[in-house]
Formats: sequence, C-alpha cells, structure tokens
Amino acid sequence: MVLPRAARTQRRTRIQGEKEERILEAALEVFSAHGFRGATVDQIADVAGMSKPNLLYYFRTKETMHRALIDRVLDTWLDPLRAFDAEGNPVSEIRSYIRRKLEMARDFPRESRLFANEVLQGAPHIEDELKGPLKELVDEKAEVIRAWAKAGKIAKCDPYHLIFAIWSTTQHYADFDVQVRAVLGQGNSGDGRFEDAARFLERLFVDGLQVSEQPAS
Amino acid sequence: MVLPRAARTQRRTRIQGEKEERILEAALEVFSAHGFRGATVDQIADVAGMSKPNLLYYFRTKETMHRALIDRVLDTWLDPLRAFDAEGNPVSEIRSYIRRKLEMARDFPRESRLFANEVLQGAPHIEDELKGPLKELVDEKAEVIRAWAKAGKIAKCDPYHLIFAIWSTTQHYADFDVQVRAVLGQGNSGDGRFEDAARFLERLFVDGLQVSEQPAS
DNA sequence: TGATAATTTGACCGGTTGGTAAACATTACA
DNA sequence: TGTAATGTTTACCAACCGGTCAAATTATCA
Repeated sequence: MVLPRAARTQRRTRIQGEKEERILEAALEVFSAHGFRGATVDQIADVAGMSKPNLLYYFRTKETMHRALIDRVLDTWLDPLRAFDAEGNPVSEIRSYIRRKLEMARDFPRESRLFANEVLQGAPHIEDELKGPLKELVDEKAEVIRAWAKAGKIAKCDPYHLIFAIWSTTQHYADFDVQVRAVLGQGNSGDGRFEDAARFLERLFVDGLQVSEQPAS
Repeated sequence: MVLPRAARTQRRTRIQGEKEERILEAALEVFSAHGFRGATVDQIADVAGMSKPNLLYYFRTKETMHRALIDRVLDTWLDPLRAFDAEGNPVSEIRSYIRRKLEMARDFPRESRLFANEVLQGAPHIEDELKGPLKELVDEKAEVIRAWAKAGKIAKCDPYHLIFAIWSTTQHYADFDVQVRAVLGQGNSGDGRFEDAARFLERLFVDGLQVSEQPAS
C-alpha cells in the first residue's frame, strides 16, 4: 500500500528520520535565502541531494515543508526571550539578553532570515504564531520590564518598544548582513565585528550616548 | 516605426510620462510586498491597470523596471542621513535623525520594504549601490560622529554600529509592521504608536536604560 | 485631413514551476 | 526466504511566468 510519508499510524522508519532531517536542512538554506515564493522545490531537492518526487514523498507540498520548518525553528528562536529572568538584576538581564540575541544572529543567521522574509512579506504563513505564542510571551516579559521600571530599577520606558529595539538591532546583523559587510568593508568580519557590535549595543542600551554628569530630569 | 518606450532620441510624450509613473507606483506596491522574484509582471500590470504587453512597452523587462524603481527611490531614502549636520549640536542632530528616519518608516513603508527585501536576499541587484554611494555617505557621516566622540561631545562609540542601530530600530516599524501590530494588538496603531516609538528611541539613544546617578566609568 | 509615429491589444511561445502516476527497487519482518 | 510495506525514479502534466509579435488603434502635427 502506498501510505506515504509521515505514516503516523506506523512507527517511523530510520530512513524517514534521516531524510526529513536532510530535507529540512536544505529547506532552511533555500527558504531563508529566497523567501517562500522565491524558493523552488527543485532547488531544495537539489540541495538535499535527492530527486524532487522523492522529496515530495516526505513532504507532500512546498507549504507543508515550510510549515514544518517554521514549527521546528520558532521555539529555538524564542529561547533567549524565555530565559529573561524576572528575579535577576535588571541591567545585567537586559545585557545578557542582548548578547544572547546577538549570538543567535551570528550562529543562526538563516533562521533569522527565514522569519524576516516571512514577516516582511506580511507573514502570510505565520500570522497565528505571531498573534498567539509570540504575543503571549512578549506580554509576559513586558510585564516584567514594566515592574522593573516601576520599582525604579531601570529607566521608565515602554517595554514593548524596548523589546522591539533589542530584536531589531541584534537581528540586523543577520538579516542585513550583506549591507553591514558592504559598509564596513572587506577586512571587517567574523568575531571582531561581533565583539564590536556587542560592545556597542550593551553600552547603548545601558548608558545611551550622552556624556552626562547629570542625567536629564 | 516602432521605436519603443523611452525613445530618448525623441522628446518624451505626455503619455509616456503618465504611464511610466503609474507603472513605477504599481511596481513599488508589488515588489515591496513580494520581493523581486516573488513579484510577477502580470500582477504589476494589473495593479497599474494595463495589459502586460502594454507595460512591457514602457519597461522592456522586469529587471529594467526594478532598477528604475531602485534608482528613483534610493536618493530619497538616504536624504535623512545626508541632512546629518557636522556643525549642529551632536545630541540633537542624532535625535532629529532618529525622528526623520522614523517618519520615513511611517510615511514610506513600501520603500523601506523594497530595500529590505533586496538586502535580505543578498542584494543581488543593488550590490554596487551598497558598496559605492551608500558606503561613501556612511563613511563620511561616521567620521563626523567619530569627531564628536573624540571631542567629548557624545560618548565614545563605534559610529558605524551607531548608524546601524538607528537604521534597524527605525526601519523595524516599516519592515516588521505585521509583527509589531500582532504584538501590540489591534488598538495600537497610527500616530499613537508612532509617538510612543519616537519617545522611546530618542530616550534610549540619549540616556540609555540605566537609572544612574553616576555614569559608569 | 492625411500620413506618420506612438500606443495598445490578443494570440502566442518556450521555459519553469508545483505536483502526479505508475513502475521499479529496497527494506523490514514474520 | 517471501512478501508486504516503504522508498525511489522516470516520465509526465497543467498552470504560470517573462517576454515576443504582428495587427489594430489612437495620438500628433504638417
């Protein structure tokens, strides 16, 4: 019988696991580089080193593949925010959140671009995730930040916009990598660049740019 | 004779001007929403309210259209950075640069997304612009910032990363608009949101988050 | 007005795209 | 080992895509 891929009724085959892994890895490569529409199944099959019909045996459609990828990656992507600890020292919590996000931009740029592509084009495939799990997590952490501000442990500020600012500044180094490299020139890449960015951002978020003896009232 | 579109040897027709305008407007709409590859000529023709062959009479290829659009928009896009004034007061120059960039994200989100799509996918069509005019302008303004820092007028910081931070935080509101709206919820849009963001960012960049009596050494 | 150039259209083309059908090959397991 | 389920391949399709062509229509201006 041709009870195809993901034959959940049966136990998973060894081959199933291996192939699905290879496919999702290839899909991440291609989707992150070209977006959903711009990616082609042929291309993904090619990167995964298998024929297109073979790939489609494991994921019936391009959309199925994309969804499986999103589901797998979203959790990881939100881990740094989840690690945000209400009990910790506010400034050092924010500092280490920035650093963790920056590390993710460095170590998982494809994941960052996968989401960036998706959101940029109106999030047609992940609207539910944004309005559901993402919003809930952000709401929760925003409350933590608000409490810190209220207690005078950090400056009074809109916690949502603070989170947006951390997201955008850190993910910028993954999503706009080509532009960053074009502006900084050839010589500047790798760990040097990463450390420069980390130092700058930690300082920016904590102290700002002003050389104040007296903080403005 | 069929001396087609942009018959530069002849003076431009009234119709030429009007149609090219309508086409570029439609192209901006479609390219910014779907990226170069994801956009189709049919779709652009449809939005422009004309037939595909008619559109292709004015712009021979999809690429020609895209390039014309980029050329037209890039200048405008860099205007706020050009307005950056070495003679002005550093903090208020930075403050008003942030505000101008934020206004552009609000008033020209499609232009922002046009570039974001392009850069995100490796800037295959605008590499030259990034390494040329863009880099030169940034180099020039980075020098201004560096001088301010050296003179003790603002905190010592990497000027390039400062510019990246301003770009990313402001453009975030155009490029990731769907996500911002999903997280903030329905009620929060329009001018209220804009003012919140502006207030937050100006404060962040100037003062940081710390509630310091003493700035860290 | 008439002729000439500019514009518009419908029909069409070759290549690509996501996806299918069915035959063939391999694996797992009783 | 045999056989049923799983996995793979070749050939293919219909829809879509960027772009062409030639004929028809409209604007321009002497």
